[in-house]
Amino acid sequence: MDDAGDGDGSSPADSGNAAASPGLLPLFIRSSPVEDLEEKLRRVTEENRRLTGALDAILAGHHHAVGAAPSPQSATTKASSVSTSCAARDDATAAVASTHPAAPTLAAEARPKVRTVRVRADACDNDAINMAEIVKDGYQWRKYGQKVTRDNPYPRAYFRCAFSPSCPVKKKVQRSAEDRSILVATYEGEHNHTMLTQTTKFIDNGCMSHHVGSSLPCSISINSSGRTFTLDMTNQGSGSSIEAVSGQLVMVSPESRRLLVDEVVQMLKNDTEFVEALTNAVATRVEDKSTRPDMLI
DNA sequence: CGGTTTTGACCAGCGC
DNA sequence: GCGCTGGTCAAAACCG
Repeated sequence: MDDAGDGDGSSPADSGNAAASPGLLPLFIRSSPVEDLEEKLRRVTEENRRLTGALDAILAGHHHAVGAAPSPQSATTKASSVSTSCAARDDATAAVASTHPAAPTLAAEARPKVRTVRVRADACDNDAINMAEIVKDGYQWRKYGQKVTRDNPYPRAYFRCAFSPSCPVKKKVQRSAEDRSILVATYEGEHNHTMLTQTTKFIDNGCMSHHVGSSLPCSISINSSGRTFTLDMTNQGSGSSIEAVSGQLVMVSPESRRLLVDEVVQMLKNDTEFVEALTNAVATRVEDKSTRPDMLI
């Protein structure tokens, strides 16, 4: 609660851009001791500068990272294509903060079974189960531990894949120390089973992924030929957020949101497999309704 | 009542 | 060898 204020007045759109924009700092100066604030500002500024450099390096090799996606769930989370390269460290925060200060080339190629995903989430949502739900990836997870780590005041939650006892995949979820509205999820290992779960239907045709899950009813992510779009139209907060990763992070005036929506719609229209899947789904619904007139579409 | 989550305890790895 | 830290275990609590 020491950083009260980040999250109350700021929009969801601008709260998560600290990693991309040096000028956007999640600090709101109030009547605290000036030295503390200056020190905090200095730290965050330095952190932002590092992250900006790291982001440039990552984006320079972005296509390599996309081509070498280590596990099937590459799309649910926002900005996943930005952060999947952070593979060298088991500490999620360290993975973000130390995004290859010495190695601009992607360490993910060396350890492809570990990847990190950053997800923007409601900063007020603190409990670990919701954290796991927010970092929705098509699998079900069972929490087996929680720990407060040294360099992050927020607890880290440990999850195992609950789909199969033999599945070796583990997942760690922790809020970013720099921006509490960012959840950092670290995946280790690869699933040895299919992705379908009870709560999520996941269509993955290799370049596009669409989630129609109960907990994330209007979430769609598209990763097509190196571009990533995320529509997150869950009803958290006051409005929808749309994020695009296309060589750089772009955010997010209402006009640009509209443009992005148009672009995403166009992409969906042009994707024959999506159209086919949608058509089949509608046909199935219509068929069901014809046999069960009481059923809502 | 069975499955899941919580949380303190324990263990292993690493740096000094 | 010792202390610190991250990761895991397992008993208790919780929940549907």
